[in-house]
Amino acid sequence: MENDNNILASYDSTKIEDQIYKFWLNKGYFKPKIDLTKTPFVIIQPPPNVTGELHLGHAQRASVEDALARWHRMKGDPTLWLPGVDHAGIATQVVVERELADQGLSRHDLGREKFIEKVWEWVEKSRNSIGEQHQRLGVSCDWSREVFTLDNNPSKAVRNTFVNFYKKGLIYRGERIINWCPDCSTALSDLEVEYQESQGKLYYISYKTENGSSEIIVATTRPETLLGDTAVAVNPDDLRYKNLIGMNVILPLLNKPIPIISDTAVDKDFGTGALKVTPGHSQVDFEIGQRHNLPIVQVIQHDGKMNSNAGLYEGMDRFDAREAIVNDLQKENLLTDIEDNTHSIGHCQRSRDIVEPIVSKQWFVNIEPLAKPAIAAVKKGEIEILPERFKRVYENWMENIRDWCISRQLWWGHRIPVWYCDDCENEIVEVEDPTHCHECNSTSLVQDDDVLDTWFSSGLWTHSTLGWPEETEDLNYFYPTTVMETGHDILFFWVARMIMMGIENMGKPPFKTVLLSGLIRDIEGTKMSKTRGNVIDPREAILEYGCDALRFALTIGTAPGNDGRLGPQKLESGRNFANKIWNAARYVMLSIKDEDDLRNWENPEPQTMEDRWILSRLQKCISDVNRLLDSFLIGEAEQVIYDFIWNDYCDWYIEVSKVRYRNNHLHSPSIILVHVMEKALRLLHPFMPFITEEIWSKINSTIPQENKQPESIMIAEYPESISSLIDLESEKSFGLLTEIIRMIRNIRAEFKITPTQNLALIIQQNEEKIPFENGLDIIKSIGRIDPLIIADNNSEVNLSGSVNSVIGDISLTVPMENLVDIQKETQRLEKELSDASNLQQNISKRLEDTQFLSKAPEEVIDREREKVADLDQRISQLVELIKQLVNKKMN
RNA sequence: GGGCGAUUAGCUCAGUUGGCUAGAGCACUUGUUUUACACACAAGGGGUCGUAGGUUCGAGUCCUACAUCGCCCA
Repeated sequence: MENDNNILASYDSTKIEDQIYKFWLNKGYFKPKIDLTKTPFVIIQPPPNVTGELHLGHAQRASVEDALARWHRMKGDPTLWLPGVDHAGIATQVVVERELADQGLSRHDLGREKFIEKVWEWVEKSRNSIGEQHQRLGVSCDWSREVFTLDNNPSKAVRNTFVNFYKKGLIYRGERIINWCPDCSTALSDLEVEYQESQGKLYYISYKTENGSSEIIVATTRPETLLGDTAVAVNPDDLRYKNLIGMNVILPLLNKPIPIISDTAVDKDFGTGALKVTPGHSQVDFEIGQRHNLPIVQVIQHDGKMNSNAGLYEGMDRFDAREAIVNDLQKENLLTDIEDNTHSIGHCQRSRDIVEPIVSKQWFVNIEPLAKPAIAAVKKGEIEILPERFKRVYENWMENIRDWCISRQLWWGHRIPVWYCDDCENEIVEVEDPTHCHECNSTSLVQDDDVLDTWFSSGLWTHSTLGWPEETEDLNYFYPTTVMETGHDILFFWVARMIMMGIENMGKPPFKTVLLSGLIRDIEGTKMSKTRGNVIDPREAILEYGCDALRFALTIGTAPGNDGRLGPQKLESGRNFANKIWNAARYVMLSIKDEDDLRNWENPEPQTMEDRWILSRLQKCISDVNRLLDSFLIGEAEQVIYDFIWNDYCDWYIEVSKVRYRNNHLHSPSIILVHVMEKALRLLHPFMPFITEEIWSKINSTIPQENKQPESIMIAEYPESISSLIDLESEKSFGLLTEIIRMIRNIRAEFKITPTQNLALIIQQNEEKIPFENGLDIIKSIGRIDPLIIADNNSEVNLSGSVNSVIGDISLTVPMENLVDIQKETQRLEKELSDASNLQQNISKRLEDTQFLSKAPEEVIDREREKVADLDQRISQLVELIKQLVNKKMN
């Protein structure tokens, strides 16, 4: 941003992030340009709840989505990342109701209209908050296209879909058994019920036969529902009860006769094998009831209390009623046993209240016709789900899918567009509010009270955000979208429904790839939750470590779909990396000399082995990163960049460049330093957008701009690997060089030689030429070697008290002035020799194996041959060294 | 009960169609103010890749069984 030459010694993220974000926003870089000749890259953001506060899940998803968006944008694809906000039906309603409660009011005191007004007031205040929090993460969303689920257009999309579905018979109203949350006092879909194992009791209750001759004992976990029993069922194969089928038993407490029926759904091995059937309050029983035309008796009402069908128990809470009924059964000697029993109980996802199955009139989506093409789209590979194992999870669920209850007894949300005529009971379903009944012309119409499940509107999100049902330019260009990135916990809730509704409305699946991310857990691996107090607030993490560090920590080394852990160490390591780059850049900028010719920095000619080496490594890094990103392996791509910058560039190239500056080398390393740094910054930009922008602009202000660089790194081109720069020979030579230096350092550490003390080094080699020209200077300087002697392989070198080593076909001797025991040194080398020959023999054996030779691929065989050749050279050098040492000893 | 997954260095995890003499970060040990960086540098220790079989020229990678843990669905 600023072209000051004051480069601080360490990176301070807080100083720059805000202003860089504003700069990007003002420049309009986040807005795609529609170009019909190009295929766009499109991500629709999973809309966070309007009630939401930024948490690590948001931050992680945003990091991944932003990385993909920035990468594609830099590759030149018209890139749309479209943000949104969800009205979050019940969550928002609860927030506002709580505020009202503080004033001693309920929503019913206000009435529907006034209450909705209140909610809107609250929403207007909060609507931008979650988006603004996302901006702190540096996300490159097109905010001009941000959509709220209750905005005009998405609302229109909801109405159109409802009406279309209704007319096609894909939506119907019916009396079914549904999940009811007494606390929220609304119906829920199957998905909104969470099952939890809990310790309960199994009650054994005697039902006497009508003729008094016999009894049948049923086992139940819910004795209070007995009042609604309309049959007792046994398995038809159960010999114990065979002759009782068809008889009546007397329902305890109520003393009314109910039949004994047989149904294969009854598990012979559970309890006594006899099941009390309560079609009004159990999903399984309801289905049995349907098959046998049993009456439905509801005994628990919407507030969780017993109703008038419960006789004496009317008005009691369902759990109090259980106690009372157990007592009364005991009194009548009808309770034969009570056992401990663990079973799973459904809880409301939101309120945690125990869900009550209740028969109720609700709106449903007839899901099977929608599911079929949605299954096919994934099976045929039109939609790819990553990680792949979720494909099976998806198919499994979709193939056993049940109708979706979409009506909610709430006020906040998309109201169901159905009107009932007061006079003729006609049902009118229309996009526009009707003014009169089409059957009887009455104007006395009442709209359905209920609103739709929030996920109904979310299911349309991939196209309603782009303008559907209008045929907009955006819709034509950006649909189908490219990637849907979201948590695997909402695969069914959201992803599956988007696929079904997208195909139905648009005729095409809504996206090509579903990328599912895991959960961010704390460092112990437990789920983060406010009540546990183990939450890391991303906003605090940004302040402390920097946004780039947070993004990096959240994504590096993670595989798609796997849960990740985040703790302070990981954040520190992200911050340290940022600081490392900062300082590398600082080194580069402070090293550039006036006389350096940087004119061709974008395409520099490598002058030395290490130049060719770093350029070659850079190409490898670039091609790996692009390949990994193509497969959505973001965490690994980051690892590759991290390793390149830290290990290759900083630890080696920069260190070697210091030698060249110090020696006033004929060729200044500046141009290569600049070139590689600039490419590395662009590679890293999608993951660490702020620091890369900051350094990039600083560097650009100090180097020649012949081809006029773009104003921002985020619109610069993403690097493409140049294969002609891959140079395996220099990689091998440089590898030798680093090994030699490591060996010298190793000796220093082992013998505790102060770094300032020079060591002598004698190099011997079979071939005449050392495979690098100025490598010797580098060894001398970095290894602090003086003198460095190149000796003929056959020449006699004084090995007394020296340390010896063989690297490739070079043998190295460091005279140690009798610090080293010849005997021990000989033994050490013999150990190395035996290791080498063992390995050599293993590989040779493999190379003699005709099976291996005929079946293994050519390149594997070549690699093995090369290994043997290298080992042979090493072995012969080791043998030679040992021979000389042994001679020495004998002398 | 059905399904999916995990088990690799002290900890957290990579390891893409089988070719590895198994990697990284953090932690650990030792040394270093060598002027880009101590948020650093250098050197080092540490793994029979959960167990047992099998397929294969070759298995951390594929198959089977078992053990432990986790998630989803009913």
